[in-house]
Amino acid sequence: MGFVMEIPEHSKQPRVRRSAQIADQIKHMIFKGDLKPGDRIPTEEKLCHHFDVSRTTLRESIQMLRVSGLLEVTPGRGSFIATPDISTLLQDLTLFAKYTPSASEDVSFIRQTLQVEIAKKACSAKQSDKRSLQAHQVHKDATPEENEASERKWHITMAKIAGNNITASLVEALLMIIQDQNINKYKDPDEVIRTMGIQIRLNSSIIENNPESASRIMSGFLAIQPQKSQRVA
Amino acid sequence: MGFVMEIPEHSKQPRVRRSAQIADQIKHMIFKGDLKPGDRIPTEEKLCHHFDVSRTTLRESIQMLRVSGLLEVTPGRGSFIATPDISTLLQDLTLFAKYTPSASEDVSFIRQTLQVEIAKKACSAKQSDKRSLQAHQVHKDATPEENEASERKWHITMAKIAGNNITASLVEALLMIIQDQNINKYKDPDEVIRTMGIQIRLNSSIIENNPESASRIMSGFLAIQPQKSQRVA
DNA sequence: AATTCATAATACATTAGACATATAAAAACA
DNA sequence: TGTTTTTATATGTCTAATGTATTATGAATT
Repeated sequence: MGFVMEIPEHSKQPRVRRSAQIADQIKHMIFKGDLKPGDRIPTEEKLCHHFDVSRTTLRESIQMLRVSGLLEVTPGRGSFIATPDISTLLQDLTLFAKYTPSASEDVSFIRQTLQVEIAKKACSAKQSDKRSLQAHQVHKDATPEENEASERKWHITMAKIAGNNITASLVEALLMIIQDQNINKYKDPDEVIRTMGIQIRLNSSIIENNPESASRIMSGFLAIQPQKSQRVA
Repeated sequence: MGFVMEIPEHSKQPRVRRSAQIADQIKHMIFKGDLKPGDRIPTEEKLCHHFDVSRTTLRESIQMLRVSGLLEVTPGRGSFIATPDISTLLQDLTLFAKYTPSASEDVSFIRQTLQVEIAKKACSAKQSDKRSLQAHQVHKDATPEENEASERKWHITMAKIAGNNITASLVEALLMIIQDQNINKYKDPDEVIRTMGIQIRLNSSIIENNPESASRIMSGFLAIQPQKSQRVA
């Protein structure tokens, strides 16, 4: 019957929305490096004209990039490429895990596995970097919240001096997820004492470049953390 | 319409956009479980009315939820809560890492660390699950792309039978990032042979419930992977 | 009665143009 | 000179319409 028949495409696949196309295009430009952090992208009006869409559609693209943390938009100023921040990229995952009870076990597994290796790797850091670990000690007279924050920063610092930024961000995200559990832990004064000792011993192991000891201490420390640990070490 | 004077607004802090507020509100409902996967949310028009915003604004909210993989929208049908898919939540991170050269080392570290533990953990899986590993063998007469896909599925399957979904998704994302390198690896026929042997030995170790052996083999397998090849010509 | 096909109803996709508000720079004022 | 007002620029939101995809409906055909 038909003679026009423009697109064969019997494909049932949903037609791609223009706004998503444009967002993807810009996203790739950012990640590829064509657009660098701090760069200002053209105004919405110019972009509409460039992509030949209405402002409404273009704005939907902009919002999409914004939630991904790729764009920073200020009324009156314009839109700027943001430094891709890994914790932002992980924030939905964080939210997901926080609300998914079954995730807690998974998160602890990943956390423990990574941090044991990180403790090992941190032994190869520069001495000056290693000493920065000592700035995040827990204290007997700090609040549970403060101690939780100290321990968290301690772990993150360790990951950073181990020389792996992405790992550090991942660990940071993981620790955010289990933050609440750890605050509870510090309501027990004995736990504070115990952690203090662990920190001192582990810092020493790292400074003395003893990866064996460092990983063993970290493993023991994290193993007794929350839930059912089947590790008897 | 409103004579409603909700906020005193002396606040100098960047005024929160309504679209972002709404997106956050819905997002939390999803994660909290008020809205379950498959549920259909009201039509755009009804939501505009409910939140008292224009369709333009509301649609920006919808787009935001959409990129996070939380909503599936089809013209003519409506918007549905999607099953939060972790790989979707990780996709921006994947893109970031793909375009960040320095990330390659980090990714390999995370990957290796996790997978060695996963190999160990997979030994405790059910026998029937363990056998599913054998479905993803590399072959001599497969293309490099096919072999790369097989190996990837093998790793992911191992992570799944180890019983940790989030870990499996994380591994999946990591493998996507280094996919290209691995395809190159399989252009060398010797590598195919070598991987074949590794897979058989590792599968056996898991089936025989020998975590020591399993982790040793995995560790050795991943350690010599590509990254910066010190080619000896 | 069962199938097919045109039509209507529903709902998202996109357009257009307007007004509101935030920011920064230029001009006016003291 | 320093402060205030105005203006230009750019994002935020609104209204109202048209375009297009999906599903349900009901009449015509077999």
